[in-house]
Amino acid sequence: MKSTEDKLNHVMVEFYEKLSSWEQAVVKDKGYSLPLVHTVEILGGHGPMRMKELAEKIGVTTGTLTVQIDKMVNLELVTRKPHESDRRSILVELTSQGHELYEEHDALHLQLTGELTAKFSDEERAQFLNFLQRVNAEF
Amino acid sequence: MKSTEDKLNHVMVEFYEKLSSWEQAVVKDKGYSLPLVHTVEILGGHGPMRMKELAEKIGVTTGTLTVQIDKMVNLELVTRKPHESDRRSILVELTSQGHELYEEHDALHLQLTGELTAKFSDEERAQFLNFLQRVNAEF
DNA sequence: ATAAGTACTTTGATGTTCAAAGTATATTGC
DNA sequence: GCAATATACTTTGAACATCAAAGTACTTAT
Repeated sequence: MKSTEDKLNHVMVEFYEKLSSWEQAVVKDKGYSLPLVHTVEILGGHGPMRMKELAEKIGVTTGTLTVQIDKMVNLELVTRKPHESDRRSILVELTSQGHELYEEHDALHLQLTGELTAKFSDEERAQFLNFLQRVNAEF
Repeated sequence: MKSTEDKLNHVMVEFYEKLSSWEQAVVKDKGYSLPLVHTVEILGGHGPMRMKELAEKIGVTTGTLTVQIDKMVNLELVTRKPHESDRRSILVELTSQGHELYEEHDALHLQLTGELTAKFSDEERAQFLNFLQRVNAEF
């Protein structure tokens, strides 16, 4: 007999994998690359960010990120602006177009969330939210 | 004021992103590529699978998967075996070495799960499990 | 001041991915 | 049962992503 922890582990992985597939399908559909949308998603959620920080969140080297951001600047999705107190650093910021893409993508996520928790009561939704908040806080 | 649905959406995305970073860090540490470990993870969780099915789960074309599986066959992590009823199809199956890698990786996940839910009561863990099962079922 | 450290970019090599065309098998409609 | 169509996988060549290492510019520590 498997423990609750074991089962919890596997449903978490399963959830991760399904979300991952979903994201991939949605992104391909829009004609953007996964790293590009991922970058938009992070910038939209966190606001302007330094290259270093952004690279860590995405999980690539800064070298890789530089070329990624170059492309996104050309597409007018982001701009680089100087960091006010550290002139080595650069802040990457969504343009209004970038923000639009973020909102559009976020709306799809919201729709998915609605579908996934359609059978939840309001109380259950609130509990689920609470659990996820606590889990995220531990990461 | 943001709705519960909105917040739920964002904590779900946050959870996904954190898990994604964690996975990336763990995998790089082991010297395997992300797609390789992802493949092992899926095969370990679901058992032997057809190329088509596996490609869909991972979110790549079958062409990409063929070369991925070629590599993994060379590393002796998986084998190809004929599908019993459809001779066009091929089943990809973990070798004992592949299964070992799966177990090893799964143990890391289990440890993470333990850490993330360390402050949960048994009842809360059970509820969380229930929620995730229901969410996964809707996907 | 000088040295060491940090943030970013550039570059060349390697690895990943795709789309399209190819082969083999299965299914459908006549 | 036979042709036509569909499906499962592989191969190939080109496009893209990624890294490590070296380079530039700035900052911090001694």
